[in-house]
Amino acid sequence: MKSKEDKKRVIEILRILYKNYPEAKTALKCSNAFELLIATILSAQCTDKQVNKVMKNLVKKYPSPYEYAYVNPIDLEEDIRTTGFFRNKAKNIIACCKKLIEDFEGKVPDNMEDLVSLPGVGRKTASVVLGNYFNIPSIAVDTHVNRVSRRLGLTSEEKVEKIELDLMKIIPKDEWIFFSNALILHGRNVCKSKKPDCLNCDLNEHCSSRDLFILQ
DNA sequence: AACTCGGGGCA
DNA sequence: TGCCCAGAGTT
Repeated sequence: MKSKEDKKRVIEILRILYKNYPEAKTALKCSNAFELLIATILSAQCTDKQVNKVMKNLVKKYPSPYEYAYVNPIDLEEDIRTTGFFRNKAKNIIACCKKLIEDFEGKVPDNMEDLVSLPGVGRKTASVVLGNYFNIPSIAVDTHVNRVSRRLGLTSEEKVEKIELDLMKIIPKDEWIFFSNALILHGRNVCKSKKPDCLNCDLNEHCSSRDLFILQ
């Protein structure tokens, strides 16, 4: 994946993604890093729609880590119930905020190592915060980015950290955030895990897995 | 590596 | 009504 042909293929893929998913250009809108961190923790296994719905109440009720740290877990569970996994998420958010207060002066850290040390925060969540708020280029590899990148032939790795490295080598740095966001949309709408819609996929000419799904 | 959490979306 | 899913923690 370093010949001129491959580079041209990546550029073409990016061009198509820009055309089809212009909304992926704009970073997530959150008024501060803390708000984005909470929203991203909540986003596990649910849609933006579900997250946005509960965030309206959360930003008013819990403007900082200090409000979460001493809330009755039952109350928080109720506030985030509709995002699913609400008991785990409530427990993690409370523990996360206590650690933010104790170890980070109540501020969201701006590096991967410290971010993933927070309860409920893995590499995917950390990458989103770094990329979308701190403007530190990063590629958030969720299940969609993972699956679609491998189908396209942009990586053959399986571990998230190795996939990140492969993608960072071949995707121009300025496009990392957009690339993650666009592949998530493409993975949900077209390149679905069970029945990918290859016939209607605008990337199929540049995809190494296309025949796999069309010939059956 | 497999298992668990869970309400919402969709056929 | 049943199946699947925009992660992370635990064993």
